[in-house]
Parts: sequence; structure tokens; C-alpha cells
Amino acid sequence: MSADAVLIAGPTASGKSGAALALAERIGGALINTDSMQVYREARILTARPDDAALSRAPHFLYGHVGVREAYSAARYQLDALRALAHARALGRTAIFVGGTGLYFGALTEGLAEMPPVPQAVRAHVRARHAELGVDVFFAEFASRDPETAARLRASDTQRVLRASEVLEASGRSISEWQRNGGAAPLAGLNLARFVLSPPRAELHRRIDARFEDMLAAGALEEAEQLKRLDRGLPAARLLGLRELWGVLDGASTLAEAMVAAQAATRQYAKRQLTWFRHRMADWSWIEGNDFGEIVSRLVQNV
RNA sequence: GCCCAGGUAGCUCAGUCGGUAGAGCAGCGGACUGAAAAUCCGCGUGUCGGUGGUUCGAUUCCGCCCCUGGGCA
Repeated sequence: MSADAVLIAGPTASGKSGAALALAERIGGALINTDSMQVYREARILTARPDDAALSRAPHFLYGHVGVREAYSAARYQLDALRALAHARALGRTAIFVGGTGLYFGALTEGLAEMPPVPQAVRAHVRARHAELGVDVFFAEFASRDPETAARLRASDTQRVLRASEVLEASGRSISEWQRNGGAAPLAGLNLARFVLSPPRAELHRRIDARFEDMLAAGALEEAEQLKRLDRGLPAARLLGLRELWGVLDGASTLAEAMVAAQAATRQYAKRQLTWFRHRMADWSWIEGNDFGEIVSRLVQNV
């Protein structure tokens, strides 16, 4: 065991949390969440966050430490992760970063470029203007002010266009300039053991489908109801399955229809995750089997 | 048993006055630098139920058979 820290990525429902926990018990590790949604306190069921039994088996950091009304971000994650890493070390434990958010892993291993703070007022203004002008006119206007960035974005890519506009508006400089400067990677210089868990696709789909049924049995609909008044513009409102269950509560669809739609949305998400992992984590150790015991022993042997 | 309606992509269906066929959803591939479970781009994946017949050519027309749904008995 020579790794300073362990990273375990994998698509949703790939079994990474369980495997990471087993690894933590074997090597005296502490789990640090690397998932953008498991950070939200009030969404335990729908995010498949580790339960109390799991929490009692090893230290867990960054699980449910943020309220759903907060707009969490990769930048905040980077700071939190650095603190969690220090905590784990203070406990004499090996940090095991586990999750499915590619961007967050990127923030850890490659860093995020330094960016200017964007005041809430600027954000709101940019959004309002986007809604007012429409996608194409807004983009044309943006392109005239920041042609470099516009050249690599599409007008329809709302999320990135808005982000680039905010930064431009707040700092007077193109986001492309900021990004060129790069930033410090929290895990730079550490000896890392990096894994991607990737069960066979058919098996992954089977697990995704079964897991949503389990979530419903565990009270997912009630959890969705608790979150009913959440501002739909907040990140937590994007939780997979939430929109579908709200539809049931509004009488727009049946529970059966919502389940099918939520399962499909989850499969599509898993596919997007895998695309990221395949191309950004090609040099990580890929564990493609399906047997829990074998997965854990491969992790233990290679950290 | 008889009478209708229908068997076309994984699903729900459209269509071809005879020249081997699309739509939505699902699925698959790709992008990704501070809301990323987000946002965006690309791709039809098919013995047109089976079998004979007519025809240069049948998924399309005709016969028979099988299956599904409904009705009559």
C-alpha cells in the first residue's frame, strides 16, 4: 500500500460506493465524496447517498454537507475536498475519493483555472437578458464581444454561453483568457491510485432500473414532495428522477410512467459519464468485472 | 367455429396507387475548465408475421397458414 490517495470513479449504480467502503475498511481509509449531487443534505434517497450503517463503518466526508437551496459548484468542491483531505490525513487515514462527477475529478487532478467572482446581480442580469433576447440573438451579441470563446461554443449550449457571458460581464475579460492561466491541482504531487469501475452495460442498466424501484420503496416520492418548493433553477432541482416524481405529484403522469422516464434519464446519464471516463481517464485502471469480491480485491491489491 | 381489425426498428406507430421503408421514444457514439445527475452535437439500429402465386420486380396485389385484439356464436 503506497498510494497517498485513492480515486474511484464510475457511472451511477456501478457499485463504487460499496466497493470503496470495503476498501476503506481494509486499508483504514476515509471516503470523500466526488459526486455533485450527494452533497445535498435533503436528497438522501434520490442521490443514493450512503446510509447510517455505511457511515458507521468508515469516516465519510462531503456527503450531505450542503443544503439544497445552495448552488454548489466545482469550485466550492475543490476547496471542500482539500479540507476533507486534510481531515482524513489528520485521522491517519488514506483518502478515497469516490463518485461519478468527471468535472470534480478534473478539479482534483488537474485543477480549475482561476476565475473572477461573479456577483449574483451579474448572473441574474445575464440570465434575464438571455431569456429576453433568445438563444440566437444573445449569442450573436456575445460573439461580437468575445469572438474567441464564441468560436468554440454553440448558441444552443446555454450553460456554457451563460457562464462565458457572466465572466466577461463581471471581469471585462474573455473566459478563454482566464482558462489559459490554469490553476493548482489539489492532488498534484501525490502518489495516486486511480480506478474506474465499469460493469458490463447490460448489467449496469439492470442495476439502474432496480435501484430506482428501490428508491421508490424507500420513500423517493415523499422525498420529492419535501423538495417540491425548491427553485427549479437551482442545481439540486436537476437531480435525476426529481422532475419525473414532481410530475406524479402534479398529476401529470402516473408513478409507473415516472419510473420508466427516470430510469431512462439515469441510463442516459451513465452513458455521458462513461464517455467522459473513456476519454479523460483512459490511463486509469479500469475494472470492468461485475463480481464485488473481485473488484474489492483488485482495489486492495493496487493501492 | 364464423366475422371484423391488426401483425413494419427494442417500444408506440406512419408509409409504400408494386421499384426492399420512416417518425417519436428507447438505444449507440462524441464534446465537456467555477450550477456538470447540467448543457450541447451526431447516428436508424429492420428477413415490413410465414409460405406459395401473379410480376422484370412483392413489405405493398391474390391464396393459404400462424399470432394478437375485438365481436358473434
